[in-house]
Amino acid sequence: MDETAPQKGTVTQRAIEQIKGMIGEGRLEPGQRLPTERDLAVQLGISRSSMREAIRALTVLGVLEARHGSGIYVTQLEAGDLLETFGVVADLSRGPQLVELLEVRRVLESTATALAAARITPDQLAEVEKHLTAMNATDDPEVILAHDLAFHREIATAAGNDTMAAILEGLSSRTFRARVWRGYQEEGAFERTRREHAAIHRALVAHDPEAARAAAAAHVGEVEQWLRTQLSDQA
Amino acid sequence: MDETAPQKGTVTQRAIEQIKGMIGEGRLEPGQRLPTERDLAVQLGISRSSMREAIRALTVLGVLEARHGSGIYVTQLEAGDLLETFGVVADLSRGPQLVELLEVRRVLESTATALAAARITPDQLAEVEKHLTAMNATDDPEVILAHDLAFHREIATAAGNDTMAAILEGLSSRTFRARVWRGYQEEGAFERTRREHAAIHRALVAHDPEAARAAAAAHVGEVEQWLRTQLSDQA
DNA sequence: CCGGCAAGGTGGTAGGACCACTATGGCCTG
DNA sequence: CAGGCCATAGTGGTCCTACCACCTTGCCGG
Repeated sequence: MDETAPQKGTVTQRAIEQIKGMIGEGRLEPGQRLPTERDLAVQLGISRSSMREAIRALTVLGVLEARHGSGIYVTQLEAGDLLETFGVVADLSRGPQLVELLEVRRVLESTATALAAARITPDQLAEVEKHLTAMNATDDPEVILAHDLAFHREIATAAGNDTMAAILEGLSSRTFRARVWRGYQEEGAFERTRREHAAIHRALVAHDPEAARAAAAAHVGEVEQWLRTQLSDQA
Repeated sequence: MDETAPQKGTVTQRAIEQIKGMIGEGRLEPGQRLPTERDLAVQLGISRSSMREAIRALTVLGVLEARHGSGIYVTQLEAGDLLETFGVVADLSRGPQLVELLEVRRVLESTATALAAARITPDQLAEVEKHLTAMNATDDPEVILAHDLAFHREIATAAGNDTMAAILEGLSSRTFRARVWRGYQEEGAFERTRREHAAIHRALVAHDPEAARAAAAAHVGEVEQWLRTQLSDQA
């Protein structure tokens, strides 16, 4: 009796689980090259088509990386690799879910900013300042948005928790912010945003975690409240 | 000149983006049925194989759902659908990344517990108590783990932010907790865990958000610190 | 009127053929 | 002898066709 195939779900799903299992058990190390699609298909007793679907699935999840002409490799399995898909959530969420996402972001961003205030190095602080001044030196919404993103990304990095930074990155994905910011900034929120960023910066310079936490929470909270009113007005 | 195909990346990747775009633009509503694989392939000018890979990718991301013999449907795009993949991160993370994940969980869990303390209803509180007593009534680690999960899940639900609850669900996935808890509980941490759960419960009954926040943070922090020492000992 | 059965439609699997890209090694040139 | 070029084999990417498993629908007979 060959019981290698418990017959649960589709063969592709099984293949996904098996490869995931191999990585989980340490039989496949980060960065390691996998057998070819053809060999893998034979090993698991499925067709190449199904195996390709499994590989594609693990690729979009950030677990595997396929290099055309070279082979299939396990990613480094770092936070950035695995949490890239988090952006999809932000991009496809709508209505009340956007508020919930901003609430999560408020919690994490304020924590990250507080941590950054305690740990940030002079070099990192200089980088933050660079984006702050660049942001204040233009009126082009696109440029402002780019530096705004970089500003918060730098702070998240300084917090020292790559996983948290990766999640925040996803919660601030370009399309997500573009959708929300668009309306927000149309109401002349530029000045307020500048003040809030300045407050965050001051707290970082002073290495004052509590002030940083409060400033960041207020910053995200502003947008959150605005979005809340927008949604209730529509209803 | 037909410029529908900007020729960037693989055709499958393009198909993924296009379908995602259709949903983002509202051309595909949650729950709606898509054309058949064969028709979709024709529409986007690619082969059925490539289209299937794209569909499979969006399926594992929780965006689409394929029902054998019936058709392909857009999910409700709720937090639970889209954040299911978050568990993969927890399952494949190792070493320092586990600590970072626990740090994120500590932040979110403490916030969720605080929110729950303010909002929890008598019914929900009764449910929490059910799992608490069930947890204390046995010594079977498996049963304890199951009720432990349910205990925190109920609290996260009571917090009223489904997105946050879904993320916490992923951060507490069975395999993740099994891996960490295994060693943790072996050191006779049962009693301590019970006391911490009792403290969280007391704060919920008292509707005291600050106490709830502190209790939850301490609860997760305990495990976090234990894991930290484990990792430094190995080094 | 209702239950069951048959046919068509749909996703799931398989296998083959060919294309596009990469890497490697030997060969030719300077 | 050293260096760069190029043929070649190997790999993922794409396409096609055929068939299977499952669901849905609607017709047919009781």
